[in-house]
Amino acid sequence: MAQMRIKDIAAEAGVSPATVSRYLNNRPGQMTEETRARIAAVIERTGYRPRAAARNLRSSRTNLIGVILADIANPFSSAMLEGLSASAAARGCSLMTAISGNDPAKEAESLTRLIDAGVDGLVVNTCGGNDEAIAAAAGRLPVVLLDRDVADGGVDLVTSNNRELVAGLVDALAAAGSERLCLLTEASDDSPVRRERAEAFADELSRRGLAGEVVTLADGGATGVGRLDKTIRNYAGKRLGLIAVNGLVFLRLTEALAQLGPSLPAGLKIATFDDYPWNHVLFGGVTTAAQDTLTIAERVVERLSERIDVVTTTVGEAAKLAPKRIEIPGHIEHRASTSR
Amino acid sequence: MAQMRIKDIAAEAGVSPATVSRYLNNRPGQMTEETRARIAAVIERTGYRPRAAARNLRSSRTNLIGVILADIANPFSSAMLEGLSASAAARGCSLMTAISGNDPAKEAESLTRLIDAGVDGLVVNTCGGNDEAIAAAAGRLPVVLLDRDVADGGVDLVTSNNRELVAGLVDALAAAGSERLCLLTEASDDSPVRRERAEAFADELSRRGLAGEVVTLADGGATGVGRLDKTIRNYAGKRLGLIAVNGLVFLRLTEALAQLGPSLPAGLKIATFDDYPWNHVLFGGVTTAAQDTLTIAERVVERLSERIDVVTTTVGEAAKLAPKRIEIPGHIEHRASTSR
DNA sequence: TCGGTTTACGAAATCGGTTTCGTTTCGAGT
DNA sequence: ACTCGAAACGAAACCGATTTCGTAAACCGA
Repeated sequence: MAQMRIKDIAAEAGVSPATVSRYLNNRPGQMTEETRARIAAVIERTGYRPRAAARNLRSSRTNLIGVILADIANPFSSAMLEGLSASAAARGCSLMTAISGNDPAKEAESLTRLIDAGVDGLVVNTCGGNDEAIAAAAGRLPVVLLDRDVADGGVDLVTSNNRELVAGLVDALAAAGSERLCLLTEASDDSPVRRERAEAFADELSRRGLAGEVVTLADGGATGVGRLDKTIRNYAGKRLGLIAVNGLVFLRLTEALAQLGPSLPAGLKIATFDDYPWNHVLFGGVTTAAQDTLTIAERVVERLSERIDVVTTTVGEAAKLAPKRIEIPGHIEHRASTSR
Repeated sequence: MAQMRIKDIAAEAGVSPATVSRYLNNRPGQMTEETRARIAAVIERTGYRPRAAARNLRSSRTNLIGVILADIANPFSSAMLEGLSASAAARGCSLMTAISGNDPAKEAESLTRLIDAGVDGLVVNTCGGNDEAIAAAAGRLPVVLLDRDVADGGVDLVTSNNRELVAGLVDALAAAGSERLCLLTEASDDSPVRRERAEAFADELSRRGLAGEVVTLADGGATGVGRLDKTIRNYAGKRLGLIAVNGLVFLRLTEALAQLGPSLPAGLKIATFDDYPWNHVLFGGVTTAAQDTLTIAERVVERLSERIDVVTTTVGEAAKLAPKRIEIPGHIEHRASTSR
């Protein structure tokens, strides 16, 4: 028999399709242990697999989670994808992924495409520029934001405790003897995450009475390096500590420093966000604020599942979950770049 | 109106559901320009979106492509995912992704989960150990292998021209004055790709009459580094050239060399596969065999589409496409690590 | 003007599950 | 023994599109 249908199984087991359906979804209406065994045997023997499309149609549930990522080249995104994949699989869900490449238009397109595909819920690592569309989507189906928030709030968000991580890096640099601190950012990056880290950085400085500033590198490689050189020269004579606001900025910092020599100039200490694999290697190891990607992913899926369950369980507009902000603590990897 | 169905649109436009369906799929049975416009207007006004589940059920086509990746931490995989995502979107398809993490059991599970979900076709970057299952899957639906082949062949494969890339790296090292060449590999990696590169390496050596060998690093970090040190000492006095068989091995090589100092020992030249972003930075730039991931992704989706079209078009077992091996040429990025 | 072929479209079957609702059976309580 | 409620299960409606098949109108050459 080429492709079996549920009614074939039912006939073979001498029961009705309804009963087989109940078996497949182990529903409250329990069945005799005997019929259960009979159905199980037939399914086992025939290798029957229910057609997902038919199931989806009637139950309007797909067990699919849509994921929109801004930048897959970022190891944070890859790690997240791996974590999401595992957490979703553990709940019997599959992932539909889309990648915006930091293009708002693509992000918007992905949003509608995934929704049209019928995903049960959506995980969005937004690149910005679609705040209204995302908020609207969150009104129609479960949505959990990843790492980056939208303007008007009102949508669940899972993120790292950026303020504490900033404090941790400042700690590390201060302990290494840095007298002046700079946070290096990119002009093109105006994300809430960057802003949060920059604010936290400023707060930390004033709290400790340290001198320093936020330095924004221009986008083009060369210009950025120039700006950086100037900054380093500005602080000549002082023990300077540098924090790269993310892994990309850190790479550019590395490129710039490479011109000065392969090891760090005397007295210069550096630290960075994002635990890329090469952080172990460059400069003999770079002190890093690492996010707990696995836990973040787990909590994202968990929260999304909660919303999905609410949607499919409750009838009307009742029992709407209040939006929630979940912060997952990361930790600081102390390495050679901030040793005394 | 909360959720519109096709019959609502039909009623509103004064036509039958069949006609609206024809409009949605712009089918051969053309319609009057006037009815077309009327339907378009109603859809535009109501913001109607057809339910995918219903469509899937009847047409048994989901416009979904399943992707199984072995190791998303590998930038090759991320780049591939981005490319696949773009190519699929261009054809109106979405991606369902699964990540095996190099675990054959997870890979097998992903295989059945994606097939059960009803994907139209499958892209598999296998971690090995499931050759029969994959071949069986390829008998039931379109499958295209990515980068790594299965044992018994018979399945489409898209890969890079590894032999020529190996030759290119050997060229670069030879031109930089290396007298002895080593290809560094990992013990745990027994993939066809590694084997192909190792064979090509041996062939190149004998073709040019160069001395050298394939060095297999043990898995544990420390041991591997020890093995590497020994190799380097073995060749002391000779101008040594090292090729890392992939980006991971290169990182470990970097770690080992970091103990000797931040720049390359005199006379030592290195090159690697996989164009990671830090290849621009480490050692002032590492000569790299870069794969054309975008083209690979494009061709994978293209080939998969061909198979999907054949499946949905032809009736019986007729018109089966013969399995095909597609090689996409990469290129060598010449950088400082192989300068004279 | 007339047979024949296309073109435009509608009625109804269909995809394969789930879900509702109703019926029968079984067991416990009195 | 009889009632009653719960448990086990079946019949049939249903989800919302696509697709087949049929028909009326339009077109067309002779």
